[in-house]
Amino acid sequence: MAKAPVEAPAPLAGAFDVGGFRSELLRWFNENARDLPWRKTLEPYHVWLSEIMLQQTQMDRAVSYFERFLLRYPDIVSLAQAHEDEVLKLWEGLGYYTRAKNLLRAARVVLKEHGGTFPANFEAVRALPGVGPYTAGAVMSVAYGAHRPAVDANVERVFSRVLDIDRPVSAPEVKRRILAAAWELLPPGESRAFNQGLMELGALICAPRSAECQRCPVSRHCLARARGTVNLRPVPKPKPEVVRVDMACGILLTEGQVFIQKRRPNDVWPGLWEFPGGVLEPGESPEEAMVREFREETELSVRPEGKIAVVRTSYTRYRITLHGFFCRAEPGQDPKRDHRLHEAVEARLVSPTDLLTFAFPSGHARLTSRMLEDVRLQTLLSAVD
DNA sequence: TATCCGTGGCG
DNA sequence: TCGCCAAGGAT
Repeated sequence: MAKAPVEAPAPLAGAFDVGGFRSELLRWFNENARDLPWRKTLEPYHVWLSEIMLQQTQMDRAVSYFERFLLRYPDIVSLAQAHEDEVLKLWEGLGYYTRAKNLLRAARVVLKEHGGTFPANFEAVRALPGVGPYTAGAVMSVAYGAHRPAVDANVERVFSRVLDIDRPVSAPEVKRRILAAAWELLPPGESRAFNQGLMELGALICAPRSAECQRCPVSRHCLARARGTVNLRPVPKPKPEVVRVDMACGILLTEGQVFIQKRRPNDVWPGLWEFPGGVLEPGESPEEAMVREFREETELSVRPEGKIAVVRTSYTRYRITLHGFFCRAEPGQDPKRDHRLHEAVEARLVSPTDLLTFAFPSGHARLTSRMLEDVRLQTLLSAVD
């Protein structure tokens, strides 16, 4: 006997007022949509760029990057012709740099395979590097009005409350249920406003810590609101333990120039530039670690010439204290010719002011500005090795 | 499927 | 100072 087909659980209860939810959300969004730069047009390139920049990034931070980016690359063809270093420089400080690399790759795909016109069907958009299910749905619905849901963390939070889901939204089954609810609620012909409305609601009203239910246009549909569990939703996912790390790096000065190296493509901070350095070993001083790391990464022997600054930075679960030093090559070496790279794909000697044209991870960028302000810099630069 | 990728703001 | 993030995708 054949197995009985597994019935997909109806995401919404039978009594759920789908029509009311749709019209109340659409009305609210129509009256409360923020005036954002990427909402000025429905140009697919603008919508796509904004969605990539907004991945894991707060809206306020993305706005200035978006405007600068469009000034430099007004259309996809100009972006496709760009150099990766320049794209990364425009992305500097925004984080998740693979996004920028994939953006450039995708622009080149659009140029070669779609004649420079952004594709207008879901599968082609989804196939672009850096475009996942959320971004494909968002671009298709916002740029073209396609009947596709766009479920991001905002929408997951909204539904975790509307449906009063008592498990972390990271669970695949919960994600499936929320996606199904998003499909069921999606109003034919109005996906553009509806998807943006859900996200806007999550950003402005149904916020992570401070849900303002008294201002919420759909609170009468919200199960968590009825049960008094709003502040318990979404159920948080257990977080990995924070790891504290001390690092040290050396800014090597030679003949008025500074040594930098470019990080490998598949590592942390892919394609960004940095000063050689690394993690302190147990019992090691920052100076000792800097000298050791410099030798391991470049085969150059250096000696410290004074501390520049200590900057704090972090990524994912790491909290980093970065010690920055001036340093100088030991006699008998020419940094330009004698380096052998082990942790980088390229090295350069550049003048201190030219450092500002290279993209650095945040910690190294702040160290750079501290160095440029340092009164000892000119003396050290002009000194003979 | 769990983990990895950044960052600056906020209470 | 510190914990907790905030509009995902790739592997």
